[in-house]
Amino acid sequence: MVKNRNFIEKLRELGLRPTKQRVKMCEVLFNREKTFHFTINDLVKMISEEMNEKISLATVYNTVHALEKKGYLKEISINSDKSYFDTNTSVHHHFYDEDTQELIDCDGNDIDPINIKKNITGKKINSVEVLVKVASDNQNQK
Amino acid sequence: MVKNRNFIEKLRELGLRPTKQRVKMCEVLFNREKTFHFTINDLVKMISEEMNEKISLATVYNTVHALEKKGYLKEISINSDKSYFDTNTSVHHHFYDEDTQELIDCDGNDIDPINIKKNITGKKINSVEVLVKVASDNQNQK
DNA sequence: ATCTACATTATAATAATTCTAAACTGTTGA
DNA sequence: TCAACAGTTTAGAATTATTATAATGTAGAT
Repeated sequence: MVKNRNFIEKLRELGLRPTKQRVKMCEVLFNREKTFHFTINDLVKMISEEMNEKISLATVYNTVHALEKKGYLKEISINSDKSYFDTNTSVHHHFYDEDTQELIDCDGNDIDPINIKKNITGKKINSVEVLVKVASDNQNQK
Repeated sequence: MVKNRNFIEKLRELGLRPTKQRVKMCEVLFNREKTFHFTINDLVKMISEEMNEKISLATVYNTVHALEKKGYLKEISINSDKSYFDTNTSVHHHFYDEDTQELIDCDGNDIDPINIKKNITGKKINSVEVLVKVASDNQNQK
C-alpha cells in the first residue's frame, strides 16, 4: 500500500499519469530485491497474473517505452528476434547464455573498464556495452 | 568473369550449389575493397539492381543465413527493429551512429582487449562484442 | 539428354511491434 | 463535488521483419 503511493508519486514526477495499470507495472518491475531482465511478453503475463485481469499489449509497450525514455528501463539488444529490457539502468555489461537464452548481469568487477581510443568528430559517446555470448562447453558454437 | 569463377568454387567448397543468385550475391558482398554492413533489404535492392531482375526475399534470407552459418557473414544486434550483417567476420567491435543509423567498424587499435574476469561454470565464451553508441554532441541522448 | 535433389519463387503464415479510433479515467478548477 | 478536458487504455487492424510452404525451376551426376 505504502509502496503504491511511492510509485504514484514517482510516476507523477515523471509526468506520467498514475493509472492503475502503470502503478501495477511499476510494482512488478521495481518492487523487488534484485533488478531483472524481461521481454514485453514476460511482463504482460506477470502483470496480468498480479492484477487478475488482462492488460493490453499496447499499454505495456507504451509504458515500457515511456519508462525507457525517462531512464528507468534499458533496452538490451541480443538477437534481433526479441527485445529484452533491464531494470538495472546503471552502466553494466551482460553475459548471454545461448543454451538457455538467459541474460546475466556483469557487475563492475567482472569486466575491466573499456578504453575507447577512437573518437568520432562531433559525436559523443552515449553508451558502451559489452555482450559476452556463452554456450555449453561440449557443444558447437552457434 | 574470373571472379565469378572464384565464387563458384568457393560456394562449392561450402557445399552450397552455385546458382546464379548465389554467385551474384557473393559478388555484391565480397567483390569489393572494404568490408561493409548491410540489412537484408539493402542486399535485395543491391542484387536486384546488379542483376537487372528481381530476386526473391526468401532466397536472400536463406543464402545470407547459409553464409552466416558457414562463417562468411556475421550478424550484429543493435536495435531489435533491424538485423544488420557484416562481411567482416573477424573479431572486432562497432560504433553505432544513432543520428544516421550507421555502423562503423573499430579496428584492433580502437579498443583495448576486453578482459573478462568472470567465468560461468560449464560454459565457454563464444564471442565478446562491444557496441559504442554515439550521437551528435549538441543533441539529447536517445 | 535425363533424372534427381536441391533452389528459387510467390505467396501465405507467423511474430513483434505500432497505429487507430472509440471508450474510459485522472486531474484540474469552478 | 463534479463537469470537462486531456491523457490513457483497449481491442483490433495495420505494419514490418522473418520464416514456412508448395509448386516450379535448375545444377550436376549419370
